[in-house]
Amino acid sequence: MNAHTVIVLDFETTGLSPDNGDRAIEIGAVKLVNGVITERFQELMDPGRPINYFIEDYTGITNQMLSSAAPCGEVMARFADFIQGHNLVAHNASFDKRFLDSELQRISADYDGDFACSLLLSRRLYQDAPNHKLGTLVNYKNIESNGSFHRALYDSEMTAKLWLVMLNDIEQQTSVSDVPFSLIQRLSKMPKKNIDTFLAKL
DNA sequence: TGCCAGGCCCTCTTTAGGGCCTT
Repeated sequence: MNAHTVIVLDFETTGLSPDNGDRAIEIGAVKLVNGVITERFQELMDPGRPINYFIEDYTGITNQMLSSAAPCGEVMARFADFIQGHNLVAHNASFDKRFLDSELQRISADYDGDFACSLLLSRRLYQDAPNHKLGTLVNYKNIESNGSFHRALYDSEMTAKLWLVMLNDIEQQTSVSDVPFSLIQRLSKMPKKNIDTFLAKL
């Protein structure tokens, strides 16, 4: 596991729950190496059945676009190779992890990274933010954006930028110069009220 | 046909309920 590399990923899906039969329709991801995006991954995938109007409207991904896409299994096999050996980051990671686990299980593939969640971290670092939706946090931290949210690659890039801002803010508050992934995971589970005290001791 | 999540986190809590996030 390369400690200085993470994959920031985002799924677009047919709905909220793979346990209810929902499938992935797009995966987007960026590879962050020492704080720089070095690779991108973006593919639509055909879930094998039509998506509803809400999803077409929400994502801008249409049934016509998916009709020419490769099946989920083909895309996810390529994605499994892309993430091999790296830790993973997503905004509300529990959501993306459920779909990653579900889609990879269907093709008997696996991955070896751990997840960290930018939503859980932001709730601790930015307790005064209006809310902790990805788009709100991007505005709150003055991250440059053209507003094209709800597509997988764009959201993964914005999550990556937010991630780097959060790492930088942690470094500014502490004497830590290269924030370990394990520290992020620990911070993300800590009671919110303890965060400032904890960071002050680092 | 009709149903429709799950984890986190707060509080008027723990024998529970509801808002926040993700599509």
